[in-house]
Amino acid sequence: MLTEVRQKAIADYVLRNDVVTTTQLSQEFNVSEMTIRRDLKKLEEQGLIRRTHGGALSAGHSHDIDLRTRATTNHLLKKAIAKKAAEFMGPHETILIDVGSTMEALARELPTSLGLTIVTNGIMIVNALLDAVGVEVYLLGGSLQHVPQFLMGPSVFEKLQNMQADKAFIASSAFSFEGVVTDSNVHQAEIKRRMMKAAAQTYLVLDSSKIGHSSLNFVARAEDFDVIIIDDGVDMSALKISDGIRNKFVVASTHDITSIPDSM
Amino acid sequence: MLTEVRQKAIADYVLRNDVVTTTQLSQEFNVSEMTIRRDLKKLEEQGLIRRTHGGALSAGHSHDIDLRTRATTNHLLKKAIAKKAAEFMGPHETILIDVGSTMEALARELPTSLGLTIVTNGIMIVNALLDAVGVEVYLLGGSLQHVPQFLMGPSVFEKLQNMQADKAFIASSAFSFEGVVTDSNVHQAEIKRRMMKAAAQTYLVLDSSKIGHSSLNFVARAEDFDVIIIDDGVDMSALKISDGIRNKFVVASTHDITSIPDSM
DNA sequence: CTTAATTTGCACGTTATTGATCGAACGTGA
DNA sequence: TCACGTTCGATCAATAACGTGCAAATTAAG
Repeated sequence: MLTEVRQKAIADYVLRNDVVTTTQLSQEFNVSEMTIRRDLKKLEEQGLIRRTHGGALSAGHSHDIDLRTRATTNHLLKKAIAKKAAEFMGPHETILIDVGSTMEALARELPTSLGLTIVTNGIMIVNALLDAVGVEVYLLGGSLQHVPQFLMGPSVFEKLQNMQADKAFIASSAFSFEGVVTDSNVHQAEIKRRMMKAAAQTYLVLDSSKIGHSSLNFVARAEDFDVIIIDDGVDMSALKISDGIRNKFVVASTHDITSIPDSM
Repeated sequence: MLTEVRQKAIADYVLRNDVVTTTQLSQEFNVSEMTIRRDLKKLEEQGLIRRTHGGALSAGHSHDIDLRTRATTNHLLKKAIAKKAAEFMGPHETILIDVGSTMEALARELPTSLGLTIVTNGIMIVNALLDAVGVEVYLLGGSLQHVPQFLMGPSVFEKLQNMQADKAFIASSAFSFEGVVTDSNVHQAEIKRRMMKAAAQTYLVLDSSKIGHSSLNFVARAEDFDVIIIDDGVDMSALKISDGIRNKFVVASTHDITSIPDSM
């Protein structure tokens, strides 16, 4: 069998079987494992397969994308932003926290020694704080919405109306170049607005990937927030906003981040 | 099995089971616990899972269930009881569900085609129902209590007062030989009582290990319930109760359940 | 048929993965 | 709070897989 033909056949074989070992290929094509390795090396250079210790995987296999996409959704980026946001919290403050993955990261970064009281309508926020001793958590009850997961209903509004919090941390899933914050969910957009009303100070928290997008439901304008916390991937020159609003931006640095797990 | 494939398989396994122990994974994949730890470390760096002392949790559903209770208490027993309890639910009913591991099992066994509305103050219950399409969930909001995890406060009482549910499923952590239900938590004991008041029919759900124990806070007497659901490990002759109350007992069979070998 | 070029297989040093050990860290219950 | 049992992680040794160099085998060209 010609070399080139065999390599093509190996590529097909890997594609069909998704996962193969070097030994397996060696037996299948009656050549030494050394030859198989050389073949796999070539095929990998062509991008046809992906090598791994012990064998090879088909290049575009679903397993590759499947689980890994979730991991790469800026998990460390959100953590950096969350850490920066947590710095703004003072002792014994009552904090309103919005719904979203960045807010979940914020919940995990909360200082436990300040005696904070956290108020939220997000299930994920509460889950993140289940083990957080030293943090008082109040969950606004209501009907469970599944995507995204949060609680809504008149009792959420009532509670927020009768509440005076120190700070509200609002997540933004869409932030236009003109500085307009919108959200894809009409109910949570309304809850965000009420949270802002109920707090003395309002913080907008977002990562730079949200800039330049818009959703259906208006939440607020950039000038309605006291502080805007964002990562250092933001291109400030692209924003068509006044200098007064620019001064509200606080940039979280992502350079010194290591993948070392939590120290608590 | 290739290293990378195994790690992906572990990620999938964790995702499906929500909670796994290192020992469990070690046996499942026939590798040492040390290797499992190394795999889990990698997977955590990728953000695919969350590690805990003793094992790992799926990253998405971060319900921090105590690993030990899940691993040591007979989970399948609770499941059998839960399945029996679920049989009592009818179409479009509004159901109050109490807090506890058996109640969590009940939440996971709920029929999704009946159009049920579930009302609870338990975090674990909501977590169990996060993916339950077809089940309407209302969470009674309030302050988060950490052990056990539930929400309490005046708004819980208010909501229950203005509510008329079809059925209430109450968990019992202590059931004396005389048929007195008590609870270790004073707040949740009060919430149990109010749940019973708010429902047309009341169901007590417990496993036989709870019999013969008492806690500080009175909840109710056996005669206050319409139905008492228990597993077949109960020794009915040990109970000093009237025949009228005995007739309320419904025994869930665990006969066809293969029990998990306890590797302690 | 001869020779050069390429490919293959093998030996051997290098690297990766695994399992065992043991002190440290963690969580639990008294 | 303390002591106890369990789990964790750094380290080492063993095994398996890898890659380079070289010689043998095969193919292509003259």
